[in-house]
Amino acid sequence: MIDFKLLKKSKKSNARLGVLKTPHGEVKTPAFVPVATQATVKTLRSDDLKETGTQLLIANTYHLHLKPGEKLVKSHGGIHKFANIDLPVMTDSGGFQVLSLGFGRDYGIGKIMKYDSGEIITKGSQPKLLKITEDGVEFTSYVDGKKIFMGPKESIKIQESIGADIIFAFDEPTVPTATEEYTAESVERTHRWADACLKARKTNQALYGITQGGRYKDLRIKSAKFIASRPFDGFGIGGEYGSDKRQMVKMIEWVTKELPENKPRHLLGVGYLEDMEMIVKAGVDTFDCTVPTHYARHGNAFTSKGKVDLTKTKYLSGAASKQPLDPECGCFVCREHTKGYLSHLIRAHEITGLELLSFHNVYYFNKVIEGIRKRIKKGEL
RNA sequence: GCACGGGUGGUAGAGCGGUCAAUUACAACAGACUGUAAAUCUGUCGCCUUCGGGCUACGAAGGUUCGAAUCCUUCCCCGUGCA
Repeated sequence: MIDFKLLKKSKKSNARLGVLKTPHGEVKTPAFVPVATQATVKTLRSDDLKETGTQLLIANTYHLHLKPGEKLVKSHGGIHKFANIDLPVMTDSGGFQVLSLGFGRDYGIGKIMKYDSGEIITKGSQPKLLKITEDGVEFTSYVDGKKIFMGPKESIKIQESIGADIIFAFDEPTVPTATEEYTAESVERTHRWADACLKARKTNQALYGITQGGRYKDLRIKSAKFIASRPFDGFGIGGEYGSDKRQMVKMIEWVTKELPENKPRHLLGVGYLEDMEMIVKAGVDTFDCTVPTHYARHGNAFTSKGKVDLTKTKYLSGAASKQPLDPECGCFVCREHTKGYLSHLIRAHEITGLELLSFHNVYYFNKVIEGIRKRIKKGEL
């Protein structure tokens, strides 16, 4: 079980300061949540995580179900023991894979539309590799092509075996090209799945319900009201946000306004550095994002002077190359290594480079959110 | 000296009469990435271009042919073997 204490509500915005107590420790909110899909934050060791200031992780039900299978995780005593992680952990339900392996994969789109391809997902459409039905989703495994069925009951059962502190209801996040009709039908199904998840759960793990509704205001509010009316321990905000980021913040606010104040809200899969302040001001307590680790493995570092692409030759030599990646950063990478060395490692495809950049980026994201917490405390935000 | 084998774009290395400015890989350059099928993906990669095309190119010089990176001759290099 979890316990959420609201310490302060901003007078300037919807920002909140809180503490989320879990069986594996406390989380000061707002908090950034690094993504540990396969029971690891890619390239980082479990003892690195605390050093980066990480307070909470999110792993993935679908991927752990495929590899190594929840039975194995359970036989090791659950995800904390299996991965030797002494931090609170969430598991995403596998709902995101309905998007990422479904229409997202078919049309190369995510939750924010970059350009209008002209493709529209209409009522009754199905993705190529999976089939969405009333009871759940039939996935085609990318490992061996086998059919894998996952619905609310299956997802909850798997998440109970994995044993995270916080689990999520199984949902269908819609894509920005979905019509209002498609989205409306999908939202209703996600609501039925939410109830099925509540009914299926047997453990005292915290269960978060997920609100959907896409970019349609009526649907967002309807979904938030529905999910808020159910006895969830917290709430996830998921799905797509159209094509405009300023609009995204409004959409999040439509939802947070409907959610009970005394329970935590988690924004699923949103958290570019430049998004953080906005989403916190919209009333979000925790949010996860793959960007710091993902970009790190592609050679990009986030610093107080902006994003640095270490694959560029200009960082390899010259006076600046002898400087730390970010002189204002206190992480061990910035204390002990130069930008030139990091650039060399990245350009030489040395795995150590990916590890060092991942460490720095996660540390940096955690520092930024820590700064945001301080500003809420001081009443500045 | 003789006998083989070979010299192709930044590199390695395909191609062995037309569909070749030349497969592919690497390097280089540019871009993408938001609940991770992601140490990934996309594009550019001889020069010029009004993006139709034009020009110069496969060691060098000649030649055969309607047409040559591809065939022939000579020369220059490199490798291996034998003197």
